[in-house]
Amino acid sequence: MSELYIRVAEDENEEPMEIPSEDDGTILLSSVAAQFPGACGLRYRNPESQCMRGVRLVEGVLHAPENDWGSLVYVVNYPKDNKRKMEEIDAASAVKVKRGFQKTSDLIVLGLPWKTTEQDLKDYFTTFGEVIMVQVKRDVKTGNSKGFGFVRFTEYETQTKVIAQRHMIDGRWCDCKLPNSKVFWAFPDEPMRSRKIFVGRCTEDMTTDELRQYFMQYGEVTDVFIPKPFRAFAFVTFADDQVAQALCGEDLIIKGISVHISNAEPKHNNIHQLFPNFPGGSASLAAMFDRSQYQFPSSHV
DNA sequence: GTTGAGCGTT
Repeated sequence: MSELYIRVAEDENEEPMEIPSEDDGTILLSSVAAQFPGACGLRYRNPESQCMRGVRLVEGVLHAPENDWGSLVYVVNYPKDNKRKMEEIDAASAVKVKRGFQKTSDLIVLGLPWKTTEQDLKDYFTTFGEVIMVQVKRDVKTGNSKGFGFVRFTEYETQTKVIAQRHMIDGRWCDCKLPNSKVFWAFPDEPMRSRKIFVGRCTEDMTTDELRQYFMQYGEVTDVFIPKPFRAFAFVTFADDQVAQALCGEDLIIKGISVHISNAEPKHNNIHQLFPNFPGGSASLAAMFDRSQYQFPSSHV
């Protein structure tokens, strides 16, 4: 089948971007979210009624109205919670943005093939934006890659985009995340509630992509983890803790199966394991945690 | 079969 693209924009008057469809003519919500992080659906203006209409969304798959996408421009939907949250954050972050708060940080790149070099990393990540630094971590004695590395971009926008998607590097899927050493500091004045949910009663045929596509309808998904070998559960992390908390206790139907959602319990909560190199030593870190309202950042939990 | 990999010699 010939490749079909539909035109999608953040606003009716904005420059649209072309998003690829699947072989069956549907569009994956994840394809939309790859360009518009946080997207939870699409809408369009019905030419007859001039009203906005929602595009049918079933488990992360968007279906063409009347089985034909036509030449309309589709507009991205974002979760209501995100919008409200964005407005709240806007006021607070306007100051930070002016101060250059949205500075980039090193991102850890996990799952690299052993053969991948720093030049390979640079070549790959430059396709997203200007790269300031790449590293492949190696065993000091043997020089063998440890299978992970770091990258840093000039633009914060590039960083956001890179974190939001998976990366095929030299034939392996890799993830880019804020490194553990940075997560704690990334949200200095937000109390840390859990952004991560436990998904019980999963079946073996549920893939990380399918879970991501399914949960995207509730809010921006930043991580999906399925333990291997199969253990009938998974973890899904949202960008927004309110989205995660709202789902806890629910039974949801995924691929016809009822799964149960609950809070993710802490993996380890040994702060010395998490921050072994805390400036001033781990005793001062422990004291700080005792006094603090913070819980562990969800990517540690 | 309901609680998870891996995190940086500076």
